[in-house]
Amino acid sequence: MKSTIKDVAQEAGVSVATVSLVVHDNDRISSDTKKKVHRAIKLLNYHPSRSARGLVSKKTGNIGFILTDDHFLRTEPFYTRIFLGTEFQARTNEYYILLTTIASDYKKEDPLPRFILEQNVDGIIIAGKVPCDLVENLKEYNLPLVFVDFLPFKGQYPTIQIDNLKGGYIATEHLINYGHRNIGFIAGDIKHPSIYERFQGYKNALEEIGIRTNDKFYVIDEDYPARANGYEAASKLYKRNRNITAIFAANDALAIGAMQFYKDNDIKIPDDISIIGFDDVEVDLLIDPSLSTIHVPKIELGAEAMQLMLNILKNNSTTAKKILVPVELIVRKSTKKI
Amino acid sequence: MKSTIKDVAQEAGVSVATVSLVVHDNDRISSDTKKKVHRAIKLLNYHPSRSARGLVSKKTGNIGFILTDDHFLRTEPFYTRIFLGTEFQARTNEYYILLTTIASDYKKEDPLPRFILEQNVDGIIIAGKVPCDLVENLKEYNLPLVFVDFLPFKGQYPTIQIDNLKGGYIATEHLINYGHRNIGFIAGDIKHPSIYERFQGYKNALEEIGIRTNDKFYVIDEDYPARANGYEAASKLYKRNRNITAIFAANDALAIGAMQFYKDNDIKIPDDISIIGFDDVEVDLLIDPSLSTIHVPKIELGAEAMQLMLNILKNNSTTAKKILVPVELIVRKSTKKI
DNA sequence: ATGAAAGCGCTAACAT
DNA sequence: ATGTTAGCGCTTTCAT
Repeated sequence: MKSTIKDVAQEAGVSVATVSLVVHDNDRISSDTKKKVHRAIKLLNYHPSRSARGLVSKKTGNIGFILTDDHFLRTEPFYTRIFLGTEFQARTNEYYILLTTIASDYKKEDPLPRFILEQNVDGIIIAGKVPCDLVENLKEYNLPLVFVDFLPFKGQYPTIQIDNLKGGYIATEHLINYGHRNIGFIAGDIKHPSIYERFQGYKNALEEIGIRTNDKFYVIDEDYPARANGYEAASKLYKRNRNITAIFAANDALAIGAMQFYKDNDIKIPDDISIIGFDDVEVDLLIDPSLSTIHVPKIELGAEAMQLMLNILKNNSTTAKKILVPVELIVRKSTKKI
Repeated sequence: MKSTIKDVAQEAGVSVATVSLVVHDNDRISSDTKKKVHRAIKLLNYHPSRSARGLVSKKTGNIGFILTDDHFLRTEPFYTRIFLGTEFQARTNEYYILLTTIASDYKKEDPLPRFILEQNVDGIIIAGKVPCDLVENLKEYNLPLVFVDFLPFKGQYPTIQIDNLKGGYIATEHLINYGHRNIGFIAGDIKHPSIYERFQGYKNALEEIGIRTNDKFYVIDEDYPARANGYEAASKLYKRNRNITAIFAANDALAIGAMQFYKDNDIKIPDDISIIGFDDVEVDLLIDPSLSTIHVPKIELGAEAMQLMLNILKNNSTTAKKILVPVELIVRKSTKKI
C-alpha cells in the first residue's frame, strides 16, 4: 500500500536521489524527468515519510505550543482561541502544532516537555505568563522561541503583544468621556506584564486630565484573574471607597465576577456603577447588561505568533521582534454617561 | 549537546543494542548493566529521537484529531472541549495530538489530512459528524479509528457517544414534571444521529404519558445548530403554534437564540414559556435567566475517546466498542412549574 | 543532468 | 547476557 521513494524511483526509471530532488523542486533536474517522476508519484500516491525525513533533515514540521496548566483550564476560552489561531496558521503552512502544558510553578529541575527532549519540534510558541525557570531551561536547546501575550526579560525574544497600554488608556478614556471621575481599577496578578501595562494605561488616562489616583481606587492584590476574584475585588473596593462610579476591570472574567457582586448587593449596572472589562470574551454579549470591553483579537494573536515563527524558521533570523496587536473599544450596556 | 544512543553506549561501555534494550526495559539485561546504562543516560541527558524511532518502529507517538471546519469555528466551545479532553488524556499517556480540520463538504477526491499521508499518526480520533467520503478514504490506510459524538454506518467503529436518547428523555420529562403538556422541540440538522436521538427521547417521554406530537410541535428544518437558527426556529414555531408552554432545544446555542426571540417579542422566560437546552456550555450560567439544560461531560468525552484509542493501540483489538457517556439534568431558571 | 553511496538514530533479528 | 549488523526512508555530498 504505502509506497516509498524507492518505488517511485523504480516506477519512473530514475534514482532515488533524483526523486528526492524532484520532490524538493530542485532546478538541476530536467523538466522531462520531473514530469516522469511526478507521474510516478501520482500513480503510486507517494508521500515522503515524516519520520524518515525528520531523521536526516532535522526538521520535524512540528511546532510546540506551551502554556501553563491554569491558563489551559481557565473557563474563558482566551488562550484556547490563541491556540486555535496558531493551529490555523500552522496548518495552512504545512506545520502541525504539538500542544502541551507545564505546571504553573515549573522549577529548574523539572523536565522539559517531551517534544523538546525527543527533538520533535522545530520551534516553540509560548503563550501567556510562564515561569522564568522554563525559559532558562529552554535556552540550552536553542530552538526558535516566540512568545505571545508575555515577554520575559524585556526585549530578548520575538513576541506578539496585545497593546495593553493603549487598551488600558482607551478603556479609562471611555469612562472619562462618559463623565466619570472616580474610576476604580481591579486586577489579578498585577505582576503579569500585560496587566501591569493595562494599569499604566489607566493611570496615564487619568493623569492626563489631572487626576491622581491612589490605593483607595484599586484592588490589585487578587492572585488570579478569575470570576471569584473579581467578586472579591469588587467587594473590597466597595468597602474601601463608596465614591467610585465606574470600574475598569483588567479582564472580563474579573468584570463578570464584579458584576455579580453588584447584583448581589443591589447596585445597578450601569445606573449606579459603570463597568468595563478587557479581552472581549464570548460571553460578554450574553450577560445582562452586556459588558463594554476592550476587544483583543485572540485568533489573530495566535496566527501572528505562528507567522513570526515561520519567518524565523525561513530566514533563520533571530533578531528579536516585537509585534503589537491593536485593540479596540467595544461599547455595550455596562457603561453609562453620568 | 544532543546525545545519541551511540554516546550512551560509549559512556556506559556497552553496545547500542544493549542501550536500546535497557531503554525498553527488556529483562534479558542484567540489573548491573541496566544501572550502568541508566547512569550514562542521566549523565548525558539522553532521550531517544522521535524521528529515528518512528522510522524503524512505525510508531509515531502521535494521534490525529479530525473535525470539520464549522465545528472547529463554532462559537460555543463544544468540540474544543472534547479536543482538550483528548489532549489531556494523550499527554498523560505520552502521546501527542495532531489537530486538523477538513471541509464540511469533503469529497472522495479531496486529499486526506497530511498527517495520514506522511504516516505521522498511529491512530485517528474523529469528532462530530463528518462526511462519509472521508471515512471511506480513511479505510484504506487501516489506522485505528475512534469516533466521538458521531457514528457512521452503525456499529462498525469504536465510538464514544453521548447518551442522547436518555438526555432527550429526561429533558422532556423535566418539562412534563413541571406540568407542561404542550412541549415544542427545535433542532438544527436533524439528520445528525445525535440530534435525531434527542428527538426520539423527546417523543418517547411524551408518548409514555399518552401525548402524540406532530409537526405543529417542532421546527427541525434549520440546517445548523447555531444561535441565529434558534432565533429563526423559535419564530417559526411561534407562528405555527401558540399553545406551546415549553420548548426543548436540541442544543444550547439554539436555546439561546430562541431566548433572544422571546425577549425581543416580550414573551417572558420562564413565566410565559419554559425552555431547556442540551450540552451545558459555559455561558448557560451567565445568561438571564440561566438556562436549564442537559449536562454533557465534554472533557470526559474526549478523554474517553483517547483512552479507547490507547486500549486499541495496546491490545491491537479492533472489536468495535460503543461507550455511552451519561448525561445529567441541570435545572436552572429558564424552566418553571405551571 | 543524474546516480551512487554514506549516513541520520534507532530497533530487532541473529550471533556469540 | 550482550554484541554485531542490517535496515527503516530519506537527504545530500560527491562522482560521473
